[in-house]
Amino acid sequence: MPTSRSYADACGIARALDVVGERWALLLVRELLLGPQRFSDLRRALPGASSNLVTDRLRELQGRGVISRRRLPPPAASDVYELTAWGRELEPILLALGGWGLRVPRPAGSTLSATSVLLYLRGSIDPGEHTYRVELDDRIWTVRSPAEEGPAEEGPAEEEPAEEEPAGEEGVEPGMVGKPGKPGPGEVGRAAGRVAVEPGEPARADGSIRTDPETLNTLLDDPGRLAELVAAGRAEVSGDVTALITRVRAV
Amino acid sequence: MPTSRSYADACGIARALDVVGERWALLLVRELLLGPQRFSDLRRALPGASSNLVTDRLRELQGRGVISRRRLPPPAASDVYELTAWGRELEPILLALGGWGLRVPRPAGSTLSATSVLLYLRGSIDPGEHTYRVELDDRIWTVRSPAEEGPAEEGPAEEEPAEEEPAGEEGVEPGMVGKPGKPGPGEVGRAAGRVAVEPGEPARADGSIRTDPETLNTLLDDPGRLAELVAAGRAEVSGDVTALITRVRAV
DNA sequence: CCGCATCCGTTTCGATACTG
DNA sequence: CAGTATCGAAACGGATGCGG
Repeated sequence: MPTSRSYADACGIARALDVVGERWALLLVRELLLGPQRFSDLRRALPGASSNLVTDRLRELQGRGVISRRRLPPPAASDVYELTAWGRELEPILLALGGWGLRVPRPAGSTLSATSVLLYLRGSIDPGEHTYRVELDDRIWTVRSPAEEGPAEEGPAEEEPAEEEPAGEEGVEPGMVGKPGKPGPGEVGRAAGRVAVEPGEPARADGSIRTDPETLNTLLDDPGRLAELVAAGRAEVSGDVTALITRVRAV
Repeated sequence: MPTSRSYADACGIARALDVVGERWALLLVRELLLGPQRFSDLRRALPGASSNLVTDRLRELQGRGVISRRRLPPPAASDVYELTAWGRELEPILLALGGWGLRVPRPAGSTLSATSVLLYLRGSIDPGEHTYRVELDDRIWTVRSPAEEGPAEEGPAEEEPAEEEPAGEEGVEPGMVGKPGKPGPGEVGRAAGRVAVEPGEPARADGSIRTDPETLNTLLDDPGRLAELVAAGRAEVSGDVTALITRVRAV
């Protein structure tokens, strides 16, 4: 039986934590920020979480309206999980939390997830029009700028399949903290992310790179090391990827 | 022994959750957003958390540099817990999370904490200069606008007692998500909160109110019900509190 | 192989009682 | 008041199994 314990507190913060405060919940949301993912994708991205745990969390988050499950069209006979519109509203909050967490010493033996690096990439600006194929840990991603239209793979990314909203009580009811609502007090806006990062093969690419999250991270920090890292066999590139790794650190 | 399990993920989000992701941790932070609090204050504010739990969390958060413990000057022989500068940076994130959480149905039998209402109050603007004494659940608060200078009680609110920063690794190290750091991507700024809310007795007050969180919440939603609620014995007021409950919903 | 379900040892939580 | 001590109940984490 999935988790079901509440803080029994009408405060918005407590209510939010009732939904996404359980262990692994927010990291699952993080994974889904980049687009729909299959169960196995999530498991691979979160090696520390046991399978039943992932199952439980997905079910809970689904029941609470944070994510939804969708069966891919005929060609692929698989299910994917994706954020609902409400779930996507967690993005700026999670990114802010990520910024806060950088001051925590990096855990011993920690690995750097692909999602983490890609989310960072998405927060940047590329002065020019480019489309790249990025392969990280055997998964293919499309990186485009400016952000428009979708990638090739993975069925049409139609909007919200008539989502079951969690019965928002916009009325007079309490809840206080956060009361001012969405355009609220702790305005957590993002200067429009100019770069799109989505799962799947691009229809066309100006260049491509295959590497691991650590190496890509290093490259984003110091693009000058590209030749060195390629020579060391830590990355394979084709086409011109300089614009991919040399980009303005937007907001 | 306090909790000590890590996601072993270099992502900033995961690292943040390693520190404040345990149960009750963020609600403790919420309580401290309004200022230094004693152990018993925290326990009263979080009735659902057992004492050993509170002890453990406080110790952990202290060890991680989110909060600090301080002994009050001679008059009062008590300790208080307060957020460090780094801990205070969680405020906009928590407020945003609170806004997100309002769409979660209010838990059955939930109570509305004083802190939650006061934080909401703090996010508002009062057109004029006022100082109020607010008594909620037997605790006294000073509500002032515009926000300047401190209340009377509770020793001088000196700045950071040479805090032990968690060895931020501003260098080249990874961590990706949130990388852009403090003035980062998910900019979680607040339009300068014009109203100050702090624990303690005001030196001077234009008016005062004694009530419970639920009633204050109702009043903030509909100031017109003041007379009614006072008549019903749900609130006691002295002086003019109209400016307290009739305020511009800032940002 | 994907999406779980089941079993099981360990850790954490939550409630109560107790102490300096 | 400010915590400790103890203990049963959950939740977590890992391994394994299993139908499609």
